[in-house]
Amino acid sequence: MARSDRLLRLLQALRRHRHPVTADALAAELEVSTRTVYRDIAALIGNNAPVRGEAGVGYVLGAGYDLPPMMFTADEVEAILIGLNWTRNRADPSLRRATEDVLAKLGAVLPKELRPMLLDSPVIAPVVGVDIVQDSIDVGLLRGAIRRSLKVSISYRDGQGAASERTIWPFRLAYFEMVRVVLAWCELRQEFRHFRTDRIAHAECPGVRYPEQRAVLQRRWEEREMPKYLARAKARNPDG
Amino acid sequence: MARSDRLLRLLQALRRHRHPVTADALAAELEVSTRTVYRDIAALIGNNAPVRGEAGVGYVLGAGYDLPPMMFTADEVEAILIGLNWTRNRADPSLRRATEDVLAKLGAVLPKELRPMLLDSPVIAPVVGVDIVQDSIDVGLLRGAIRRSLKVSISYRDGQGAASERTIWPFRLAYFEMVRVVLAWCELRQEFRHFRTDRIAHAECPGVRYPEQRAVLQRRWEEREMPKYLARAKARNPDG
DNA sequence: AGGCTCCTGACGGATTCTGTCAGGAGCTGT
DNA sequence: ACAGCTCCTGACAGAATCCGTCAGGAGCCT
Repeated sequence: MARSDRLLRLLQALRRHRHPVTADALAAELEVSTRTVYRDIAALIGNNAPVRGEAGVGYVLGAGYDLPPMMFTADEVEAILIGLNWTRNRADPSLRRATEDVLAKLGAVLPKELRPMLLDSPVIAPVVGVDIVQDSIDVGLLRGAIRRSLKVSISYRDGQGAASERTIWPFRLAYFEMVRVVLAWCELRQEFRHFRTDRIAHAECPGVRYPEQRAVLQRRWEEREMPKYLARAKARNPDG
Repeated sequence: MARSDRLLRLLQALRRHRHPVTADALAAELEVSTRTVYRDIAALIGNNAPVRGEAGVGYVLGAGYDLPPMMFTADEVEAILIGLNWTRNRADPSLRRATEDVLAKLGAVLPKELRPMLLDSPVIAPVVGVDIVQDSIDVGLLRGAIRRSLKVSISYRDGQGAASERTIWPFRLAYFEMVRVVLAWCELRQEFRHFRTDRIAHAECPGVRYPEQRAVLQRRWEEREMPKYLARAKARNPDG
């Protein structure tokens, strides 16, 4: 019995038992020592399996490891398809793969009668005539930093061509038709700033968390900065 | 990279590609030799995965593997969020509700650690400065007709202001930054035509199915009409 | 026919795995 | 407080597995 098979069987065993199972019982079922069971459980947890072990009790598998079957209406599938299609054309490599993985997972989870929609999609979001600006950095790094509330050091070249080095606290990434923009608190200016990702020549994430909650920065930005953007947009385009 | 992890990644890679994938491509993606890919494929098959390999072609994953896909990754949730956000701002009422329902269903399924992303989303698709053209008809009716391959009668007013009544066979709805466009076969002209939804003054769907498969119309359109659009876009915008 | 591709076998070095032993710490019921 | 159960970790050494390389066979497509 290869280890990879055993891990699957272990997962099945945990799924089967709603009530806590002891490592001993699992060891007996899988015909290995308890030590190996602990190692295997550790491997599952390393794979983000939500298995909780409590001393004196045993193991229970929580929800949220695999994707349960999902029921969507046709409208909902269309909404997802349009969005993923649009996103895919503006995505960094890992986000692009993510769009494809979502489709694949949906295909595996949707009821059969909805599955054909994924193949000959009734809706699309085409890019004809749009010059989507390409990035030179890996935007995936920025997304990761935002998710984890990490500082990022960037080399930026603004609209006038002036270069600068800054450390920013990124809290949101805005996807526009042609460009992506990082919203961040700028340590250099001590102000909110935004940075077009295509003008970032270099980005580095040393893994330092910034001392503020992402949601707080987002809310503060919406209160203080957003109105300015809206006003400026209104001035450019009065009937918008 | 442990083997058990790799097997899951291999499975997901097979799910992602609906066209045949070669062992070489899989080896590149998983960063192992092709020999190992063959071994891993054999392992999957040993686990009853319906993966078919044909010489000269590649591998395809058949339907009906009982191992459910893994939960969405953070990247995948971001891809969905960006897309839904963009779609919501351009959606007819029922599609708009659909975007919200998808979010709710997603929230019900996501594990705790990913759920905050739905609230303080790290990504957005804003509409500042974009004048999204509103429709006077219910685009939901068009979407429904496309899904069911039904004829639609429309009153159209073209770019020059000339009005006309037509019956069309709609097969696809294209979402652009500002407008939506129905792609259809036009009974009046006996040609492929496209219609901006905001220029459709009235639309009616008597419930008559058109005598052609949607996928066939789509494919034919892609072969015959799509190149024209691309060429026209290229002429307008040479560096696109 | 030629080019891809799947597929299998063998081999050896590197890596991983596994059981045993020992011990720490938390939970539960008495 | 205590005993009993359980999760959990570390070390170690022999066993097993894994993996890349090489070689070759067979099927599919143009």
